[in-house]
Amino acid sequence: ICLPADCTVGGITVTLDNNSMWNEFYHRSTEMILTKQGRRMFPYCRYWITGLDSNMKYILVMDISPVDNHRYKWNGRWWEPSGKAEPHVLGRVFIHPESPSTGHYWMHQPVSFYKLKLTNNTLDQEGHIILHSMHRYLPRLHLVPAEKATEVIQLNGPGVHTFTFPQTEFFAVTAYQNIQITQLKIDYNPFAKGFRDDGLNSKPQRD
Amino acid sequence: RGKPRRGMLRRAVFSDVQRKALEKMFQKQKYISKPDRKKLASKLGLKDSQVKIWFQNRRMKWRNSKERELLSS
DNA sequence: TCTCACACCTTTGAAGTGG
DNA sequence: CCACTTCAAAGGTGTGAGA
Repeated sequence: ICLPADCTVGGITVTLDNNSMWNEFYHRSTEMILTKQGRRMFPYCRYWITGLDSNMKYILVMDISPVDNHRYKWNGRWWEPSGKAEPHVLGRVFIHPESPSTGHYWMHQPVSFYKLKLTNNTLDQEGHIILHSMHRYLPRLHLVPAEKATEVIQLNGPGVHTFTFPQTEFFAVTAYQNIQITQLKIDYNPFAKGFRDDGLNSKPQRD
Repeated sequence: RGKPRRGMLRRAVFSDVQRKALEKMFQKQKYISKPDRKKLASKLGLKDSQVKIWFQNRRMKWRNSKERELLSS
């Protein structure tokens, strides 16, 4: 019971590299922490790309878009709608630090967005992606041909391809709601190893 | 974000400006000549032995990441 | 609900040693 | 020069208190 790891648009195929982990979180409703100074996502998005023009240069951009127009609350068992959503803060994106690079470069290795950070600080100066707590979001990947990129990158411009994966959907929170999610994070995130009380953990996996 | 912090530490931490200049030079040439090394060192306020070691370590990092690329193809 | 200081980890990378 | 090691600094975890 896994959602497909592939997404094809206009001859370009993007594969969610760590699909199984995303699915494991997704089945329990993924939560991502927001902090004032910015928090990384875990799991983070790692893609494998094929079908690019090897010689052309691309800019890889990620943003996070609202799934719907609701605010949510955790009732102890599941997430349920609870009122209307705050207006989404537009214009915050994460440009992959290796951009721009050739199609050959992007296709030669998986592309990781582990440095992307989320914040709930609407006055953030660090350029992190601004989200609202207790709202539902979906990460998006945009492939922008570098030659067509202007000073302000147009994500809906010509030649731009956008990819999404339903299993990467998450609820933004300020503190974890579902204990199962907390446990998954502790089990898989190497930075949280200090909280693994089971000395012989059966999931020594990597991000 | 980077400061030229200095103290009595066993391990120096180079500033962002220093690292960027070293990185820029590395992109141009994986091996640095002795006169170039001395020039770059004084420009960045580093001992030229530090620049030498940096290039040495940087080449190692470059090789190890380059070898991973070969596995995929 | 949210924020902040911890304690506890990892990753990073300059410097050390030997070949 | 390379290979490998050494070992603190830098920085990412969830916690649990107190707003």
